[in-house]
Amino acid sequence: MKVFNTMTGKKEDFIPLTKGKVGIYACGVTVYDYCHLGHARSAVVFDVMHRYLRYKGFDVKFVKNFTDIDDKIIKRANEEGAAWDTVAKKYIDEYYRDMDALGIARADIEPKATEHISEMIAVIKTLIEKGYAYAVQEGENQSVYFEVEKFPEYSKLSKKDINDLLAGARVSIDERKKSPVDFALWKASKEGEPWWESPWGKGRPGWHIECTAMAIKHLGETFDIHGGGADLIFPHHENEIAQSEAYTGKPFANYWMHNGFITIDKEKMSKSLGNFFTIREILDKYDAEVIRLFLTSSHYRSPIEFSREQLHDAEASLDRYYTTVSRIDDFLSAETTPSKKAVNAAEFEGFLNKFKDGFESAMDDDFNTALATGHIFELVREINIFLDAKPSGDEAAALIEKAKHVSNSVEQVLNLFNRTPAEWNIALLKSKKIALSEADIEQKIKDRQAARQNKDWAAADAVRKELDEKGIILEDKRDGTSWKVKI
RNA sequence: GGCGGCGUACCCAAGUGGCUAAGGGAGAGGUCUGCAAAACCUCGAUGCAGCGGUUCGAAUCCGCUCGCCGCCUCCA
Repeated sequence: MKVFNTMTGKKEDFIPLTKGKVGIYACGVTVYDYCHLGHARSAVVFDVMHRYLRYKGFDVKFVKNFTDIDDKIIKRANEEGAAWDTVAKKYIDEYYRDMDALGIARADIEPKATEHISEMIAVIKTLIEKGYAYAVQEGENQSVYFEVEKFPEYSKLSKKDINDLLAGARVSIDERKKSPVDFALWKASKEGEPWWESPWGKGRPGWHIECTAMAIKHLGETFDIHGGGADLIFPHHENEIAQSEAYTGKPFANYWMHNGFITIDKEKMSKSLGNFFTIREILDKYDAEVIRLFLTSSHYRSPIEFSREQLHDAEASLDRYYTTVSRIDDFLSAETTPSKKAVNAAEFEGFLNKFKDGFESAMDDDFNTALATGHIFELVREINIFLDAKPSGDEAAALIEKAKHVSNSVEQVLNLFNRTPAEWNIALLKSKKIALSEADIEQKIKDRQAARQNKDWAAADAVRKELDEKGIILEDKRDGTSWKVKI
């Protein structure tokens, strides 16, 4: 298995620290607002990684945190006139609502920063003792900063030149810090701000220290994979490395993995630019599975341009998949003539036998979900070709069962393609806001069937036209008429 | 300015040294059908931003040029 490591800038063989086990830490969200599509991407990417590693038989321990105390949460609390922890709790709940909809499995451990204050304080104390950090008086309390100069390997992840950082006008000058690049481990609390008791008086943790404390607590001083969005590379992950490695004297994570951005008009989707769509805004118009396929049909490191066309394409792809599943179901439930041999069985079986290898080698190559989904649609085509040849008999049925089985592995890893065609179409009814129930449609089909029996084609066509105008397509098959939502 | 990335058909998107450049969407023609729909078949980049170079061989490696983006400040 190969994974791209941001630290080396190369794809490397993935060798876990302990054979058969993988520890992953993914930076989660700061809970001060609804999640947008960018958060969804990161969540889906690491969800798929973690599912695939499990599928490969690794004993995976997946940790994903919540930053539940920070400046933005405090700011939002003041705006809403609520307590900071009420705000945090609210957006954690909203986070789960969105992520559950998107089929994101819970991580094994989902720690919150505020539940690890004592661990953070312990790390900070040691960093001061080791001479990597210093406390500065601020009113009655003290703040603690990490002294970047004391950690010579600083910027090894983001490959920045410290001098450039120092020279850059964007680094804010803060008189309290020895150097502008030093960053806060502990912030003295100001009037009206939440605080915890510490050796430096009342204060709260800086942003980066939580990940160090929580990753080390739950995964150990060195673990396998640390990930997050590419925008976390600097300064967040760089600072985590500095404080963690200064603290333990050991490498922090062996592989650093970062997902690319979602863009709109080629620009990064972000809160500050205001060009974002929240997950729930999109869920209002598109089914969650559509979003998931949209996100997995590009490689995780590439930028993805968001557009309605893209979502439509993903929707059409899914519909193609479920239409084929529907054909499979029809085939398996139909009467078969046991004597007849399957037509092109050998070729089809050969394809099925190779399928799993193809899928796995795609995923083994740095989680290439785009290629993996490509393989799925090749499978769809092969199934359709096989069914078009009108096979019958036990051998054919066994092959189709095998095809279903073979695609199960993929469904489980991508958490995609795992509904029934009926569930898919009912979901489409909802996302396309079609005001017809299943029963309404079935009734129309019955009416039309009666007309067809009488060869009253005009009446039959009128029913079809009526449904078509509402977005429902009818398909006449041998054993009856089925319906589907127009994409 | 520093560092990093990207540019593959009408759109999206795999492929990073060697069999016919995956897959999806859109399009054209055909088979099937009461008519449709779906599905399948055929067509569709002699070509991978441009120009040079390395190589028996390059979309893939190297150099230059053009265009676009990201990080350098909170950010998934």
